[in-house]
Parts: sequence; C-alpha cells; structure tokens
Amino acid sequence: MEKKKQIIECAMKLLIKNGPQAAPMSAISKEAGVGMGTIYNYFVTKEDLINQIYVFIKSDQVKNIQHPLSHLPIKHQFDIYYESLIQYFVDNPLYFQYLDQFHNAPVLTEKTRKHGNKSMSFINDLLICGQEQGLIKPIGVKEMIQFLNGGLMSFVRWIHYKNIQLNRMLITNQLQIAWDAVKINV
Amino acid sequence: MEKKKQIIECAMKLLIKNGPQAAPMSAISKEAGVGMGTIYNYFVTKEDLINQIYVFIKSDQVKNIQHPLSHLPIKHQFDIYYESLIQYFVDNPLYFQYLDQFHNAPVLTEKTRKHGNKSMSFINDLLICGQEQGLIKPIGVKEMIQFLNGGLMSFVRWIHYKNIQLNRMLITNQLQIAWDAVKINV
Amino acid sequence: MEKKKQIIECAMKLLIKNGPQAAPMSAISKEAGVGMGTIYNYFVTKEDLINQIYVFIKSDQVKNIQHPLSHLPIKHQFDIYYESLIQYFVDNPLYFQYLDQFHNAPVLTEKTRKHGNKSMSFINDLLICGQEQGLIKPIGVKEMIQFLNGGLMSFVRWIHYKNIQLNRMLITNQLQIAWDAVKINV
Amino acid sequence: MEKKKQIIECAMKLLIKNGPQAAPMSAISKEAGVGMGTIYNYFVTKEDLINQIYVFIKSDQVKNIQHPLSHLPIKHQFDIYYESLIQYFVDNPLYFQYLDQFHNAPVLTEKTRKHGNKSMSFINDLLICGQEQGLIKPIGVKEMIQFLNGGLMSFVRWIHYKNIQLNRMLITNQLQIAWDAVKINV
DNA sequence: AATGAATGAGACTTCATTCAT
DNA sequence: GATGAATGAAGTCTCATTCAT
Repeated sequence: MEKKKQIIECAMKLLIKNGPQAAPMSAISKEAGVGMGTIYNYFVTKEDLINQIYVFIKSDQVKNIQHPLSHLPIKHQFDIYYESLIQYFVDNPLYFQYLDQFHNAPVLTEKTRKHGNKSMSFINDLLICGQEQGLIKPIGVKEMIQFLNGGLMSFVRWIHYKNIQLNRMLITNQLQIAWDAVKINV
Repeated sequence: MEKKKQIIECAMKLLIKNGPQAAPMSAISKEAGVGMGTIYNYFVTKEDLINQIYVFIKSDQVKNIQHPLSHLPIKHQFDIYYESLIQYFVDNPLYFQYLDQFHNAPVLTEKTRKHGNKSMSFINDLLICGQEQGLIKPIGVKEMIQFLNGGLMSFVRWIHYKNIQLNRMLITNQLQIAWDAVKINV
Repeated sequence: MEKKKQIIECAMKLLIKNGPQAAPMSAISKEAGVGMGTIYNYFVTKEDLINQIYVFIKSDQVKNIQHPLSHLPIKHQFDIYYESLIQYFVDNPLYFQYLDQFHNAPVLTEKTRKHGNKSMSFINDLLICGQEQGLIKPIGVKEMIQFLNGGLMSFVRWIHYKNIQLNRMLITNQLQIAWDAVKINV
Repeated sequence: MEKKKQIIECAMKLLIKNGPQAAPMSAISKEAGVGMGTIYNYFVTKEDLINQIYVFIKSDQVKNIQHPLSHLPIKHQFDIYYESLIQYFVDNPLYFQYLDQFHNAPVLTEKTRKHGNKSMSFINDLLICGQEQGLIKPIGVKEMIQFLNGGLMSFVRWIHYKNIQLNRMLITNQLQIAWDAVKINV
C-alpha cells in the first residue's frame, strides 16, 4: 500500500497547485514515481482518485481531532474541539487546501460528501446539548454549524494565504468569537 | 456590448453547472447564441473569461449592497449592511455560486482578486469605527472580517443547497450570531 | 490605388517576416491601416493577394533591370545585366526575400509562374547569341540559366542574411564567377 | 523508433505536397498510420516536427555523400563530391524538395540551420586547399560556396520540375560549369 | 468604396485511459 | 502488480471571409 499513499499525497499536491484541469495523470504518475498504469490499479478513474483523496483526508481529520469527553463542561468541550480543529488545519496546509478547493466541486459524489459529513456529528451533538443546558442560542443547529464552520475555514484560509504564524492569541480570539456567536448573550 | 453581457451570463451559468473543465467554449457560444470567435473578440482566453465574470459580479455586488450612512449607530449600520449582503446573495444564486466556486480557484489572477477585495472596505471601516466606540472586540479587524464573511457565505450556501426559503427569522438569527461574534460581551 | 499599394507593401512585409501561415489578414489590414473588407475589394482571396504580390514584384523587377543594347559585346551586356540584377535584389531586400520564399510555394498559380518567367527572356536570348558567336558553352541554355539564377539568388541571400555591405569587389567577383561558369574555356 | 521514422517520412511527403499550412497533423497521423497523440510523443509541436525532419534529411545527406580522400587531386575530389551531391538529390526527390522548400522558411530555428551548415564543411575545406594550390580563385570561399550551392540546387530543381532523366552528359556539363566558375582561368 | 464585428470550420494540442510487455 | 507508449476524442483557439452599416 506504499504506492497508493504516495499517489494520494502527490496527486493532492498537484491538484491543489494547478487545479484539477491542469493536473494530468501523467504528471501525477511522474511526481509519485510510479507508472501511469499503477495509478489505475488503485483508482478506477481520475474522478475516483479525487474522491478517494477527499475521503482519505476526512478520515485522517476525524482520527486526529480531539473529541473531548462528554462529562466536561460544554464551553470546555467546545474550546478543546474547536482549537484542535484549527490546529489540525493549520498543521496540514495541503489537507486544508484540498478540502477547501474541492468541497463544492461537482466531481465529488454524493457518497463522498456523506462520508465527509460524519465529521460534523460531534459539534452537532455538542450544540444540542448546550441548548438543553440553556447555554446555546435556541435557533437551528444546522445554521449555527454552517456559520461556525464557514468562519473557521475562512480564518484558516487567511492564516495560510497571508502566511501568518498561528499563536495563542489568535487562537484565543477565534475561540472567543466562535463561542460568542452561538452562546446566549445575557 | 449586448453580446458581451450575453456571453458573461451564459458562461456563468454553464461554468457553475458543470465546472470549468466541463464547460467547453463551444457550449458557451451555443448557449449565448453567438459564434465561437465572438467570445474571443471580448475575452482573450477562457481564463480571461472566468476572471472577467468574477470582476463583473464583484462590481455588481458593490453597486447593489446598501452602504448605510455613517452617522447611524454602528449596530444599525451593521444590520443594514449585513442583511443587504445576505439578501443580495440569496436573490442572486448564480452570482453567489460563482463567487463561492471560484473564490479559491488558481485561475483567478492576483489582479482579479485585488478587485474583489474592494468590496471589503465598508465593513472594514465599520468595525474599526466600532472598536473606537468600544463596541467591537479589540482584536485584528482582518480576522473578524474573515470569520464573518466565511460564516455568511457558508450560511447562504446552506440556504441554496437545501433550497430553504429565506425568512425574517433566519435573517434575524444570522444578524444576531454575526453581531455577537464581534461585539464586546459585557 | 493608393490603398492597394499600401496593402501590397504591408502584406509583403508580414508574409516574409512571419510566413504565410502566421500572417493573418487581420494583421495585414492593421499594418496597412485599412479595414479588413478593403483588402477584399482588391484581392479575391488571400491566395490571390499572395499571387498578385508576386506579379507586382516581378513587374517591378522587369521595369528596373537594365537591358543593355544588343549591339554591345556579349560580355559587356552580360556584365551590365547581371550587375543590375544583383544591385536590384540587394537594394530591394523585401522584394528579394518575397521571391525567394514564394518561388516554390504551392500557392503560386501556373499563370503567376508564367508571368514570372518573362524576366528570363533577355538572358536566354543573350546566351544563345553568345553561343552563336562561340563564346558560350554549347550546352543547354536552360541548364545554364538555372545554374546562373540559382547561384545569383543564393549569393544575394547570403548578402542579406549575413548583413554584408555590397561593394565593387564583391560584384566584380560574382560577375567573374558567373561568366566563367558559362563561357567557353580556352 | 519505428514509429518516429514512419512519421517523419509521411509528414515530409504531405508537407511538400500541400505546403505546411495545408498539411494538418490529423492528416499526417492518418498517413503514418499512428494516433495523433503518438506524433506528440516524439515531436513537441508541429514546428518541432518540421525542424526535426530537416535535421533528419541533412544527417542522411552527410551520411550518403561521398567525401573523397584528401590525397586525390583537387579537381578529382571536386568532381566526385559534386557528382555524388547531384546524384543524391536526384535520387531522393522528396529530400531535395523538402530542403528546397524549407531552407528559407521562418519556422526553421537557428539551431536547425546550424546543424544544416555542417554539410558544407567538406567543400569549404576543399576550396581553401585548392586556393593554396593556386587552382581556385583567390576570393571569399563563402561567396563561392553560396554560388555553387545555389546553382546546384537550382539545376536539380529543374531536373525534377521538368521531369528530366539525368544522364552522363548533363552531369558532365554541370561539373564543367561549376568547376569553371570557381577555378582560376588562365 | 470602406469598415470591422461576427462567424464557424478546422487547426493544433492535451490527456484520461488502455494493454502488451 | 508494474510499466509507459500508444490512442483519439475533445478541448481551446485562429483566421479567412462576409455583410450590414
């Protein structure tokens, strides 16, 4: 499976850098140091490759995000989870950019997208729990998640794009902004 | 310039629907009811076309967003501006989807991106003004704008994607979330 | 007829510089400062234009080459004619290059080629006359003309290509070479 | 390399017959019995193909022209070399026509032209040697080579164009003309 | 007579995919 | 399983020519 991993990593790099229409399979095979045919042993088509990369990243993300224990205070859980998400995407620029670029692409199949949504379940449950405790705004959880996620991704994009060094203050501020957005204001 | 407008509108539609690699110039010319060569009279390359469409939308956006008078209370200005932004993108699904799909695409040139950033100047000034009045969090304005914008776009995407009818409550809630995110909490 | 002349001169320039496949009619019209349609008022097609330029040059050549009086000694006539030919092609680089580049092109019609051959009649007669006087080799006149013409054109090409300044010695040498080639050696 | 050879031969044929602008790559691939993409595995662009064909012919020419031993009398060497050149171009009409048609075309790169000039070195040395022996005119060798080459090519062109059968007399006459042109006349 | 925007056939070139080795 | 030369459909773009003004 060594080759498959190589292909995924190199394909990812080229797809991000040049865009899908400017990342030919031949270039990917060259970058990965394998024959063109080898790619087709692991991926049925180029679209399949693009989809599998997406799934690969999403799986890695789920594996590496901290899902705090549920007995902790909501705010505490929120901070741990949210910070680990920021940290993950800042630490893995390629993964971030890939998700950011292909999230809305028509190439992604419904199945792939479904798989991607799994990563949302924790924050979904957390917000609901928070509402029950009277901490979180009593409005549609979906709307809030959309907003938070969009805001987060946009922040990380800014970090990468401007080549900014992530530090404690930036994180603290983001946690504050995000929490204030959804918490009930007294 | 009748033809140019036609081409822009039709190209936009196809580029969104199929993605850039699946929207051949021949299809665009057919959809626009002009000869293929005509497109190339107005746009040097396909990439130029994609860039010019982006600029076109951004210009239209700036023209159509309400920029409230600066003597009004900050919160009031914020609400007016932010609501008109939501309304604009909900009312113009094509424009929204186009921006959403191409915002990060490598085809966009630096110049195009620069042009796009002009639309940010109002909210930038507004937040600074709010900070001076002790209403807005004393943290980097850029970070807050990124967050707000990302959240907003993500919300509108959800509206369109799930085919939800925008109503007063949804707007009110978004304004609340957005404002809470950046205001100073007592 | 001012415009027609302009078109011919400018078309010639571009056709030589870029080759026929890289000299679009649009570029020619621009260079000539006339509308595209205007070209088509004077020339039925691009091929017609190329042919007419050829004929134009050939006519100019015949008009400007010295045809010495027939009572002069053969050698004298030969020198006068040959030198004036060299001089003409050195003085008119564009005309030379055009003939040189299109002489064998399949675009030239039989009629155009016929017209071009008229310029050969003088040297043809001269060589025959020389043969009768026992001065010129008693071999096919056509072969000798081919050789002389090819040699001459090749010499002029060298002059232009290497950017050499034509001087008396170069001319004298060429006359010598050319004459020695066809004269009877004792 | 079987395919590359096929492509070269077939492309040559079509380029001569129709001219470069009327010999589409699709027609060449069809004639050569290969896929269009195959051509582009060996030749970067159509221009590259045209250049490589030129180089191919020039190499073949050098390989097949007799370069007589240097201890032979100059005149003898001259005759052997010159006759073998005539014979080569008469025996290989396609090669001749190709060189004749593209020798001055703007598509040929400087590098290609350089390569082509290698074939001149033998005659260059021979004439210099002849000058040292007091046999050849003491004028610029380059000029004489230009003249001889131009004359030769022009003669062969005539042979092909008029469909004349080459025979001993025609050759003898050409050798005479050529030699007389450059030798010192007593 | 002059113009030049519009046309669309057709050119060059790319690249996802196959398959014989 | 690995390879990469070969394929050819399909894409982008050009440009000779027309025609309404």
